[in-house]
Amino acid sequence: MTLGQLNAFVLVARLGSVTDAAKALGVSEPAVSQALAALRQHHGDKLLIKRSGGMTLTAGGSRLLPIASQMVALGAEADAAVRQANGVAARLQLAVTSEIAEFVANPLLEAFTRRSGNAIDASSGLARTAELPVLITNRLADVALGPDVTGDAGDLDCTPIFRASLVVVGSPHCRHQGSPAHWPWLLDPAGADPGSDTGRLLARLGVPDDAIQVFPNQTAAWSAAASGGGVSVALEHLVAPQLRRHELAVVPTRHTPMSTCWYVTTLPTDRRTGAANSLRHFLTTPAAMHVMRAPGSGVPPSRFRPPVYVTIWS
Amino acid sequence: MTLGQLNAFVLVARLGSVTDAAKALGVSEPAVSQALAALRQHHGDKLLIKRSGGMTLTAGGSRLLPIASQMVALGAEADAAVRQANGVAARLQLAVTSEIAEFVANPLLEAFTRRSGNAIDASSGLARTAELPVLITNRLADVALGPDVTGDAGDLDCTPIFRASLVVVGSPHCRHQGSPAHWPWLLDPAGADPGSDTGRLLARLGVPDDAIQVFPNQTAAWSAAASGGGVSVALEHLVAPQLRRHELAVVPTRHTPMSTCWYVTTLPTDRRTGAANSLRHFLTTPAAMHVMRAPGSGVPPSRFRPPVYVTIWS
DNA sequence: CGCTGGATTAACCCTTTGCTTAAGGAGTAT
DNA sequence: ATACTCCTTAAGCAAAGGGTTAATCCAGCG
Repeated sequence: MTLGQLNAFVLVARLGSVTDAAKALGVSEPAVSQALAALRQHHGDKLLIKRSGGMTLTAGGSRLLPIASQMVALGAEADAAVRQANGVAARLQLAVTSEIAEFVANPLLEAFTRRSGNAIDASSGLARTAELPVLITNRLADVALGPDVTGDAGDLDCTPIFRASLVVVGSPHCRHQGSPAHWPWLLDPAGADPGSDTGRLLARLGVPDDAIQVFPNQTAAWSAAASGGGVSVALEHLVAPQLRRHELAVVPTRHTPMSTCWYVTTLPTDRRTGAANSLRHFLTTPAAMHVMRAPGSGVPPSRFRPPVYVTIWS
Repeated sequence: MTLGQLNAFVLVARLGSVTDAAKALGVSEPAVSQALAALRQHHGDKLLIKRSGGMTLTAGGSRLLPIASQMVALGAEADAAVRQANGVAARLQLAVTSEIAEFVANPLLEAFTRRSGNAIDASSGLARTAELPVLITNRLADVALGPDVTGDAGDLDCTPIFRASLVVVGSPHCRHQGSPAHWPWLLDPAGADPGSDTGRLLARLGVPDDAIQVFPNQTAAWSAAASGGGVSVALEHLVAPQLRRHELAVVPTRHTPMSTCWYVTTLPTDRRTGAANSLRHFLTTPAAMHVMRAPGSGVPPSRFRPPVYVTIWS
C-alpha cells in the first residue's frame, strides 16, 4: 500500500471513473487500474465496483476512502510544512484534557504567545487523560496539562502546578436527597474519561453509567443542571460566576469538596525542546496562575483557535 | 517519500536512536539510516541531527513528525477499517457547523441511530461553513447540516429543513446603547466563520473584528454575556431556558430577529449512499423536528461521541 | 447481432525501495 | 590515546512500484 496507490483510489472514488482519474493524474488508464488492483489485493476487497453511473464504493471502500484521503492530504502537507519551517516561529503543541481545554487553554496560550513576543506559535489539542503520557512520550505534544500521570509511563517529568477544589453543583431550587449514586449527573466529556478528576469522583461516589448524561461541554452541563435536571461537577473557582448569580448552588457530598491538582507533564529535561521549557516555566509565573484562577474571557477572532484540530474523519 | 521511510523517521524521532529504531523494526541499522537519508534528500532538510543524548529534531523535522506520525497511524488504521467493514453496520458521516454541533448533532444522531435499529453507525464532525460543500463533493462526509451552500458548488442537493430565528441577547440588568457595532460581542466559534448565520449578521451590523471575543462554545459565550460583559447571538429557541430563567434577555437591533434556515446538503440522488438517504429522510420527520426544536439533554456516556475527531495535530 | 466506451488483464520495461554486509567517521568515555 | 558506541556511506541484489502498449472482457445499445 503506497501513497501513489491511495491517491489513485481516492481520485477514482471522487470522480467515479478510472478514465477521469487517469486524465487528472496525467497517466494512462491501465496505470490507475493497476494501482487499484494492487490496493484491492492488499486489502482483499474490491473497494470500488463498476456500476452504471460510475464506480461506487463497497463497504470496505467507503471505510478506506476518508482514511486514504487524509493520508494523501497529509503527504502534500508534509512537504509544505518542512519547507516553511525555516525562519518561522517555533511551534509548540499543548495537549490538555477537556475541562482545561474549555476554560483555560486558549487564554493561557494567548498570554504565553504574547509574553514570548510571538516567537512561539502555540496550539492546543484535546485528549483523554490516558492519552496524555502517550502523546508526550511519542513527541506528538510538547507539553501536557491535566491530572497526575506519573506511573502511567516512566521517564516523564510531571509536576503539580495548580490546586483547585472540585465540587458538586445543582439548581438552588431543588433538593437532592438519597444516595448521590442515584442522582442524575449532567456532565461534560470528562464524565466519560475515567482518568479525569471528575471520573475519579464519580467512581468514589459509586455513580453508575446509566445515571450519567454527557454534554458537549461543561457550560452546557451546568446550564442543564441549573434547569433542575440533575447535578453537575465543577471546579469551584470556574463555576464562581454561576454561583454568584445564584443559577447554581454547591451540593455537599461525602467526597466533595475534593481537592484536585493540575500537573504539567513534559519529557525529562535533556529531551525537551526550548519552547516546551518556556511554557513550562511560564506556567509557574503569577501571570499564568492568574489566568488559571480566573480565565474569564474569550479571545479575539484572529487569535481564536478551535480547541481541537478538525481535519476529516479517521 | 514512502510510508516505510516515514515510519522509520517517526521511530527514530521517538526513540532518539537509529539503533533502537532498527531493533524495533527488526532490520539492520543502515536500512533505517538509508530511509532517513532518502527523506532528508526529498525534503532538503536534515530532519534529525545527532546530539549527545540522542537524535534531536530540526525545525523542519519537528514539523514533519506529527504529520508523518499521523500518516503512519492512518496506514495501520486503513487495514483495520477495511477488514472490519463486512457484516458491520453501515457508517454515515455528518458534517455540521459549530452551532449545530453544540446542541443538536448528538441528540439528532442518537435518535437517528435508535430509529435505524443500530443498523447505521453515524458520527458527526465539525467544519466551517465554507468547508461543508467541499466535504460533500469529496465524499468525506455523506450529509452536511448548516447554512445554505447553493452556489458554492454546483451539483449538490441542498434543501431547507428547519426555520429558526436569530436574536441578540444580553444581560437583563444592562442597557445596550449606541451603535451595535461598538458593543462587545461575545460569540461562539461561528463568530469567526463568515459563512455562518452569525457571521452574516455581524457583517450586516458592521461589527468590526476587534469588538468580538470568541469563546469555545455558545453556552460559555452566553454565560459571559449574562455576567454583563457584552452581548451574544443565539437562536431564539435554543436560548429559551436562559431567557426563561431571566439570565439573559433579547436585545432588539436593526437586523434582529433575523430569520434563518438550516439546510441539509448531500450529493445528488444518483450518487448518494443508502445511509445518506435514510438520514436525509429522517431529518424531515416530526421526530427530528422535535429534537431540533428542543434538543434538550445530553447523551449517555456509552453513546457520547466527542463532537470532532481528535487524533493528533496536523 | 455487432458496435462501442470503459475497465481490466497481460507482457514488458525501467526506476525506486528496501534489505543486506562491509567499511568509514565522529563523538564519548575510560 | 584507545576502545567503544553510534550514525553514515558504499556496493550489491531481490522485489515491488509505476509506467507503457496491446489485447481482452463486459455491459449497454443501435
